Amino acid sequence: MTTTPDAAPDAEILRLDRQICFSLHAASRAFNGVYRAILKDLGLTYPQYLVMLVLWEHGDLSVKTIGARLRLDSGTLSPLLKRLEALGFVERRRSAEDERSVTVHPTAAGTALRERAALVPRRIAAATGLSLEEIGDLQERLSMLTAKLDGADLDLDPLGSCADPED
Amino acid sequence: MTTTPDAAPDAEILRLDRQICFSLHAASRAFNGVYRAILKDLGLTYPQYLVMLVLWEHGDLSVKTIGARLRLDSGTLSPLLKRLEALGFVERRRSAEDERSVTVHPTAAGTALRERAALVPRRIAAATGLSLEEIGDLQERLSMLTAKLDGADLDLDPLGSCADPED
DNA sequence: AGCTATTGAGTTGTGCACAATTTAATTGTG
DNA sequence: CACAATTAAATTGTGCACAACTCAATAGCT
Repeated sequence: MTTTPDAAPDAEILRLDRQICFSLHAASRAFNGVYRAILKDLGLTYPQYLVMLVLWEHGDLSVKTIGARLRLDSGTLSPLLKRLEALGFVERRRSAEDERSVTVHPTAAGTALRERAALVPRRIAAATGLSLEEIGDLQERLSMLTAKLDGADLDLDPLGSCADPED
Repeated sequence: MTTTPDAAPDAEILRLDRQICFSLHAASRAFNGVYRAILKDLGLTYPQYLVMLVLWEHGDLSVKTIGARLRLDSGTLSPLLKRLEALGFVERRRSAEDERSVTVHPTAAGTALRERAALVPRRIAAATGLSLEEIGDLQERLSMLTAKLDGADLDLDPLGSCADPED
């Protein structure tokens, strides 16, 4: 009841957007919640677990490299890594060659954690009720979507050129 | 190289988990980023937009009802609604019948915002490069997944019964 | 009526995300 | 060599998510 002659009415489109927004938001939080519950045993949060995963996979890494892999900036990583250090799972050391860089490496406790973490994926799979294939499929879709979103030039349409095309 | 004889080795499973974790996390953040950029024009954050969407759709709602619809608790909503009120988009008023309840209703400015918000979904669709159908499909998958995750009894397996089935 | 239990918002504290800024180290260039 | 530009972390400030708790109002029960 706003304008819009032939196309879907605004109210309809906004309703759809609400569904999409909400689904994404809710799914993200639901996953976070499941990981939180499962990771509580390990004493890790979800982002901390992500950091440990890349460290287990690649060994010592600089803050910059971790950030590049997880697409997290220092504003997020610096305090997170301090907490991981306080928990005794990693150590941070200024690099000798380049004093700007900080190298993060897992401690013995951090490495030991990997054994227990091996159980996490199975529990996640059980919680989702999805097969590994289905999970892989979802993951692929999400990756493609993320790539598009990250690459999207939002300046295409600064709310002006696209403004009221039907008005 | 940890244990695991016939099944996928732990390292492999953890690598897969890293991919899934990361994809979800990254997708969620990428979407958030796109919405953030688009909503900046309206002066809203992504969760604030979600709240306005349900208010536009249903009119005045109690904090409790908004929370039920968006699955957000008062710890998140109370400060968020205060900010929306400070922005002049909603008003909060203690209900007369039940003094515990607070009713939130859009102001004139909040209602006016709806017109401008009508452009948001199209811009999102453009950024994703997906058709409305594809978006709908993704949304449906995510909703089902969320339902499963929210309903999942994580106590099934408190990291003990499932522990080292192959060890 | 009187008392307990429950309910709806709000508050507090922790952690993450992100923008913007700061600091120190390094690189590049004249 | 000196100086400007760049780079890597860290810091600051805002907002969201969630757990745990408080507080006042209501509902339910005897």
